[in-house]
Amino acid sequence: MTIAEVCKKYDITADTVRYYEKIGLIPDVPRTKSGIRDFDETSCRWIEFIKCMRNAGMEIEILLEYVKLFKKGKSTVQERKSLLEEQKQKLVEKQKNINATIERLDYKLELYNEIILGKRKDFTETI
Amino acid sequence: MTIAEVCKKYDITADTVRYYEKIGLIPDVPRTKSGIRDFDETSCRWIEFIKCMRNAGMEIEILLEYVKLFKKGKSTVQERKSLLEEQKQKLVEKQKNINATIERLDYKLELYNEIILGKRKDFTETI
DNA sequence: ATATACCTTAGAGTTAACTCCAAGTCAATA
DNA sequence: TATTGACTTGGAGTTAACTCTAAGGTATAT
Repeated sequence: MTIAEVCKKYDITADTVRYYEKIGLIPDVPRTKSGIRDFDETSCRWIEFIKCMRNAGMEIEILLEYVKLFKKGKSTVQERKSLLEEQKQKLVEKQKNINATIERLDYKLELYNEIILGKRKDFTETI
Repeated sequence: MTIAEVCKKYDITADTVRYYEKIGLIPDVPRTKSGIRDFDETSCRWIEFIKCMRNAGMEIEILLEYVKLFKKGKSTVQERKSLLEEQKQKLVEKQKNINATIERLDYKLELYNEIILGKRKDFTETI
């Protein structure tokens, strides 16, 4: 699979994929004799995984640590579990923030709506 | 209220508060005769609002737009509503990504757990 | 009065995560 | 065989959002 195909499949730019490989986020990407990347299933799985985690806001530094541990093999299972647990906890926090903010926006939007509909003509706006 | 008190109250650094004021995110912060900031309730409400939105990942550029509209008064209510609706939609997308990633991490953590507990001794790890 | 702790500014520096550029290689087609 | 288009690299540039620094003003306790 060429870089262009991977980029299309995972909706990511070639620059980003090359950057990820350069820093070590996508291990062992196969190459043709002439040096062109030829992504196999494992590379694709890495890209998909990285993309998912990055979409949720996980830091590259953390993902690098995970990849490093993964490459070391079974002896690092416990460490990887701890790492992922910690990251999950961070996502749960983020989830709470976002949920709260969405609720707050819903409340504000309802107020704005009432103002627009002409109810609350008296209403003094608050931030 | 001094900047130090505000920082403590909202768990934010003084540098960040000054930066927010400088770029126009916190309008009309009162000052003492000698030029020292003396935050009133309205300033505090702005800080709390900005902090909440930033925590959820809303961009400063967008918040600046909102503040600008707010200062223009009632004529901008419809525009502000649209802006907040759009931002809410972005947060809902983010929420979905995070929820999906948390679920994925839960699944991986369960697998890791089974490996650690000695079940799945045969198991070949996948990314 | 002086030391200390806190406040002020403009502007430079930092960090994460890309994103772009130039210069060159390679494969397929007219 | 020449052109076209996709690929390669190292390294520079960009962007958002702070974060820090230097140089100085202010308020209060001793």
